Amino acid sequence: MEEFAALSGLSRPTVSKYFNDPESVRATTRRKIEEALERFDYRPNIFAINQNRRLTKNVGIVVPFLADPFFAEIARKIEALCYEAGFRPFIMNSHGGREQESENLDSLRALKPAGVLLAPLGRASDLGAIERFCRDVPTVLFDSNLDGMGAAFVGSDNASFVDQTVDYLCRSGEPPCFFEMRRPANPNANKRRHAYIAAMERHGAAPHVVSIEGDGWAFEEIGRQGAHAALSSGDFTTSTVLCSNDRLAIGVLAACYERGLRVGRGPGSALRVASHDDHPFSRFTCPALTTAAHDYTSVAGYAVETLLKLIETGGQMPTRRETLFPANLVVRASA
Amino acid sequence: MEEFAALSGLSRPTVSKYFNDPESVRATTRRKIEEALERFDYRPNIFAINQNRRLTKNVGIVVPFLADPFFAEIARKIEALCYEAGFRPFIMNSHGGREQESENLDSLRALKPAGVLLAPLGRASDLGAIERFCRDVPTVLFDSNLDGMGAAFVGSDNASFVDQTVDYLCRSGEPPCFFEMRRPANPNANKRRHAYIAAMERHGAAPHVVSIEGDGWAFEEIGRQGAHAALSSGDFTTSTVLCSNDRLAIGVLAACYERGLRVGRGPGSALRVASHDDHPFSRFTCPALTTAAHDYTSVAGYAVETLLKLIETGGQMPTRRETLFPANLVVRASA
DNA sequence: TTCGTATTTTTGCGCGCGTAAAATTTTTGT
DNA sequence: ACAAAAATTTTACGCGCGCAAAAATACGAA
Repeated sequence: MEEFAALSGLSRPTVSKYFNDPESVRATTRRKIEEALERFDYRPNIFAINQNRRLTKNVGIVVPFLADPFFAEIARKIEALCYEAGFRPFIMNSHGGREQESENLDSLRALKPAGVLLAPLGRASDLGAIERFCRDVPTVLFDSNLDGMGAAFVGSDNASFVDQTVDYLCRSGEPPCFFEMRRPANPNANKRRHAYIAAMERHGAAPHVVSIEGDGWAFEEIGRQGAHAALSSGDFTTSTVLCSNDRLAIGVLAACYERGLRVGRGPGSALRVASHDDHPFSRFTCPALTTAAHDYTSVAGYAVETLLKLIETGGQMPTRRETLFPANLVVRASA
Repeated sequence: MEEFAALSGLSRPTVSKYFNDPESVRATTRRKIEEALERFDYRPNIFAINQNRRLTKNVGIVVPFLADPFFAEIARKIEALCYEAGFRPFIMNSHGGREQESENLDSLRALKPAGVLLAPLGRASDLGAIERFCRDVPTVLFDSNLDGMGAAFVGSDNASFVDQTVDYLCRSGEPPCFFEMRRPANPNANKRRHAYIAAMERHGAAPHVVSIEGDGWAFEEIGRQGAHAALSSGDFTTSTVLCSNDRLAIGVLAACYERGLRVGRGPGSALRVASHDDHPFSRFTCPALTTAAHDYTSVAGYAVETLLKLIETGGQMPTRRETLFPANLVVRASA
């Protein structure tokens, strides 16, 4: 940078100032730099920058399971927004594991990020580790909330998801039973169950929850086996099944197909199946899945917006705000 | 580090040496450091390390489209292997775009990585940019090959995929026609088409390729629309369709379902559909997809192994080697 | 024109570490 | 037990830059 500054006829700190904010130097100075820049194509050393900056331009994005297209999709959107805002996003994948999540937080700490967007594992998270992290680093939680952690939470309104699917299913046929994992990894699942029970009572219908066994993140397989078990033992007390999430529903559809059960709302169909999330593949299941869609764009947008505001105010938020976006019902052929 | 060295009764460079390789200091010295380490939990500053090291421990992993579960899966495996080898993997996503891919390479260059594992976009890649990059940074290509670029290529043997599916389909029923995009993004697609034609000729059957329109990475939707078009116009001249890849096949299955066509090999089925890749979701399609599976583990393992060897030898390879792993046929219900 | 203020540029310093060469200690051979 | 060789530790220096304070310059009003 010393050389380059000399070549552009300025001192090094002036050039440094330019790279931190091109608007912060006089127009004539900027022109000098930009001319020299074209001729010598110099680029500042990232490591030296980050070592010396009080706050880096790094932003961490932590998702629980990147192989899940839902997280791949939202991570992609968030990444793009951070990039546009002039930050350097680092996507980290917890692989569904507690140790990996804690390790990710450690690695992030070393990157001295200006802020972090964290979608925690949920039940499997090391709450103590996350709380300590949030105390040190400005953090916005998204997707799943942990009580009081982080400076803010941005996510989807689980009640809105379930209300819309239950309303639709009740209006168009038999009230649904609810299909879920007995020990859901994600806190959203519990909220959805509660919302289901409340919604059914509002409709004057008797709620019925089918809880299946299974741990880990292989939801499709868990759903498939759970559906086989439920169908064999007659646990589905109605002809309408509302799944906690789309990945379970994909498993249910596979099980129904394997048993020759026709799914859909037409005549000749044995079962209606609906779900929540609008997983990127739910358009292509057979039949296509009726589901409640996340407002991906709003969640990603507001999460990033909140983090940027948090960074500007020096990592302090007057009060922890939880922002929830409602779902959009997507009616397809399955229910 | 100065302080910490004093606390452990040593000089700073000795401690530095320890962190670069704990084996490189005397046992007594190491014990001193490790005792102090427990009491004060000091950690070296990554930025300062990387700034001064001749070669960093960073490794870049570039994939064309991370929202595709196939790439999510293989990136995950590669990431884990790099991590175990003591490197710091950085996953970068080209989002299916030429500019993003070039930008990723630029960002990587700035990280001064010891090596890079690159799965290029293929047809959309900026070949000049990639070649320049490979000259500067030790690079191993994987998944899709670019002529002569990088120090080595590790991928799957497309001929093996197609040979096995074609053999199986011919043996068990009518020889297949081949369903693909007219302008595939990925060079593997072309190899698969050629392998299909050769395999059909070996079987004494007439090859028939159905090429559909569509650009981008929304393969399921492209496959769905293409299948509708082909079914309407009678382009499928046989009752057996071999898709170039699973994501197209998922679209074909959706189209068949929408038209009430039963897919499978049993009586009463109108169409057999098979494919290649063993996409993580192909187990859960309706019917489950018969496909040829990548040897994910071998490809990921050998790619990392090759890169580590390349790094050890200072980025030079006597000769560019291309290593291909054969497929495993996975027979499910669709064909 | 001149002075005062606001903006811009420069001076001087230090960040936290890697590394080559020098100094020291330990090991080996006799 | 002593010198030479090998292994280890220390000295000394620099990496490439951000940042605070000082100096210089630009701009507007009297």
